Formats: sequence, C-alpha cells, structure tokens
Amino acid sequence: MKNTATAQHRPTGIAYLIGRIDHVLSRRLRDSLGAIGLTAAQYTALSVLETQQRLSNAQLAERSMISPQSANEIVKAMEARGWIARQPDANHGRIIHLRLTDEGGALLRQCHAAVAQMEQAMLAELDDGQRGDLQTQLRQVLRSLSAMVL
Amino acid sequence: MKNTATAQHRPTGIAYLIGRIDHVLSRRLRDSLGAIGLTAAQYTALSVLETQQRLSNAQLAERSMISPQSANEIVKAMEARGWIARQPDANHGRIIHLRLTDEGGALLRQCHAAVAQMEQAMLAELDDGQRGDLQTQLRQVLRSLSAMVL
DNA sequence: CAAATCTCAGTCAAACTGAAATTC
DNA sequence: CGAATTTCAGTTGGACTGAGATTT
Repeated sequence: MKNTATAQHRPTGIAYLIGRIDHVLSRRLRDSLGAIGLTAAQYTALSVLETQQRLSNAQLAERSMISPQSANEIVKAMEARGWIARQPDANHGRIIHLRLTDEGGALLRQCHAAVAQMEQAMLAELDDGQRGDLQTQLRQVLRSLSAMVL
Repeated sequence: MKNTATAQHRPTGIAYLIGRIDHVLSRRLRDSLGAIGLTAAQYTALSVLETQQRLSNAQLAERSMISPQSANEIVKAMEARGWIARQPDANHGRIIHLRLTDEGGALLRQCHAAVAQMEQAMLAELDDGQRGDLQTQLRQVLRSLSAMVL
C-alpha cells in the first residue's frame, strides 16, 4: 500500500525484491515438492541433468553453482531413491557419469507441472509483453552476476 | 552461450531464473556482509526495522515472512551484539518493542553501500527504462505471490 | 477460556571448508 | 609432481514445528 506510493523514490531495491520473492517461492516450492517427495535442491539438480545428460558430479556442481561436495550429497540421496543412475567412465577411472532414470524423469515431469502452476499464479497480473521483458532482463542480470569479477 | 540461443524456446522459467539469481546473490551477499560482520538474515531484519521502528518480534516476523521463532533467534543474536535494543511495552506485559541502536544504524548504512555496489554491477547491462520495468514487475510478482491463496 | 506473545528445544535441508584417496 | 575428481567428516546459518509460560 504505502510501498506502491514510495516506490519510485527508493534507489532500486531490486536485489532485495529478488531475495523476498525467492524466499516466498522457496517455501511454496518446498511444500509443493515435498508432497511429491523431493527437495528444492534435488529439483534443481534433476532439472540440470534433464537439459544435459551424462554429466559428472563435478560438472553438475559447476552448472548448479554449488560445490562438488554439496552436489555429491544431493546425488547420493537421489541415487539411493533410484532417480539417478551412476556409471563410471570407460576411459577415466575416477569420473562417474550421472543420468536420469525413468523414475527420475517421471518425477521431474510432475514437478514441472507443479512449478508451472505456481508460476502461472505468480505472473497472473503481467501480460505477455511484460513476461517476456521480465524474463529477458532476469536472464541478463544472471549473466552479469555470473560474469562479475570476484 | 548455448543458453542464450535456446532461451526463446523455453516456456517461462522465471521462477527458475529468480532462484538462480538469488542463489548467486546470496553467496556474494554473505561474503560481502560477512566482512562487515553480519549475516543476510540479520541484514534483512535490520532493513525491516529501519523502515518501521518499534516493531514487536511477532510483527517483525510477519513483515520478514518468517516464523516468530526464527525471528526471535535473529533478534537474540543482534541484541547480544548491541545492534538492536529491546524495551518491554508499558501497557502490555508480554510485548517487547525492538529498535535499531545507533551502532545498528551505522552498520546498516555500511551494508546498504555494499549492496548498492553489487546491485550496480548486476544491473550494468540494463538501461534506466529496463531497470524501472524490472522493478515494477518484480514488485507485482511479489504482490501476487503474497496474495496467493495457500 | 481463548488468543496473542515470547521463548526453549529439537529437527532439517542446504550450503560451506578441510582433508584424504585416486587417477591421469 | 600437479591437477582434477570423488568422497568422508565437521560446521554453519537459517528456517521449521512443537511445546510451554505468560498476559490480556
């Protein structure tokens, strides 16, 4: 209410807004995915594996922007549940390739549906043009962040 | 690289993008704020207290969108460090009002500067119009999310 | 008694760092 | 030997639920 009026005066607060949105989003995701049986981090890992099969744990970690140790923990749990299969590389004795199992793929489709539904509600007040702009700009922001000199 | 090319084909993924951005942002914030001496959750709480003084712990929790117990933990730590002062309500024996101390305020200003700098880098590729649109749409998204029927 | 508030206690997911073993 | 990969172990921050005490 007051936010709407004073909004133009504040410098940006975009980082703050993104943090808040993610905070709310994470909770809904946790409830939503929890009912299906997985966590948000697992969903992220499965999504990455979906777009690119045959990743090693180290590669998965890099693309998920987390440490190899964190990725390993997530993978361990999901292999135990049969959502991911691990297969040692033929040419390299230390690398283990990961892939989605059929069960993992089926589960992932369920999750996508749940997320799409949530996204629908969250974007309800935006028209197609605004959604497109939002997506484009968020992608640019992520690119800038990734490219930042540490 | 390949992301940029295939991006137009994917449905939305806005929730996913926000999650990723927040993930990167949180880490940078943690490093940045950690050097000053506080955590991201503490920064959030201080920011909320800044915009509205004299909140009770329950009110702070509601505005921060976390449970009263979680808020209480954060407040405890910050009171111990002298950044927040707690003063029992005169009319109500159970309510305790919170306020920023001078030290807390000074620290907060340091944080704002650090965050502003990060935001600058993250928005470097967007012009003023795009930043405005982004902010407006993010605010609308947060509003829709908050209004969602659970 | 009901409702709100604060607080203690326990739990959990998710990340981190450090360190070690293995392989190229 | 050095670099990359996997994995064990410990730690941390930040959230949650449950339960209890107090006050209006």
